[in-house]
Amino acid sequence: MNAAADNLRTQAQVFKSLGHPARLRMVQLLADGERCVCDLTGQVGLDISTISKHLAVLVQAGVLVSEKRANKVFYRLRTPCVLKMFTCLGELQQSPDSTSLVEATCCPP
Amino acid sequence: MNAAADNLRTQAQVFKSLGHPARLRMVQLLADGERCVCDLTGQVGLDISTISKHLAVLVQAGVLVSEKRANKVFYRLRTPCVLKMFTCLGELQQSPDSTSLVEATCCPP
DNA sequence: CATGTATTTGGCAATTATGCCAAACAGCAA
DNA sequence: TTGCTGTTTGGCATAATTGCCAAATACATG
Repeated sequence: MNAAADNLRTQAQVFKSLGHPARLRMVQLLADGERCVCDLTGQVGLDISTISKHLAVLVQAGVLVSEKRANKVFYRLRTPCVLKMFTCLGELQQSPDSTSLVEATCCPP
Repeated sequence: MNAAADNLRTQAQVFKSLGHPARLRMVQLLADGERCVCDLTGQVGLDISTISKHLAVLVQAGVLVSEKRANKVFYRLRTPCVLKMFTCLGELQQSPDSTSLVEATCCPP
């Protein structure tokens, strides 16, 4: 019965994880391939500890996965599907107001 | 130069607006067509004033638009593109972990 | 073992979000 | 006008988020 509410919360968690400029930025940077925390820190401009916590949020949401190699931790997209969401987002922002519910041709393959 | 940061913030705002269970629920309800605030209140189970504020967040983010008719205010999706994001979300959550960056066949047309 | 590099964790202050109530506001009808 | 329905706004208490610092941890190397 709570399954529906749980599912809703899980879905919202993904959006929420992307709903912060720094986290969104990091995901976009990771679109090009994995990066270690120190690399991301240089490009995002926040304290390393803050970056680490943001990355943990994205892992928790299922957007990223991490892998430790030597003394570095590398983060990467868990699945490239998330990039499609960015495409959708761009289309949504570009899209004119619509009065009908006809599915527009947004987010093509 | 702040254009990039502004864009990032605007994009994050959309995700953030969807990153709350109640707001996500309302958007999903509105996928079937416009609803007035009182209808949504009954289905979400929060105080009307709270619903109203959540709806304002979604309008601010560009996800919804509102229209007043008689003494009721109807909300609807600004563009159906947002529904594609839900498809993407489902695919993302179903998608297995991937090690390569090859675009998987998620979010088909 | 001691040192250096890389990352995470704990904790704190400041900010923001959430949800309720009460009050204000808008529009319709008697 | 008055009353009624529907919505928004203001305000408040509580909770969550954000970002920094300092300390702890993990790992490789000298």
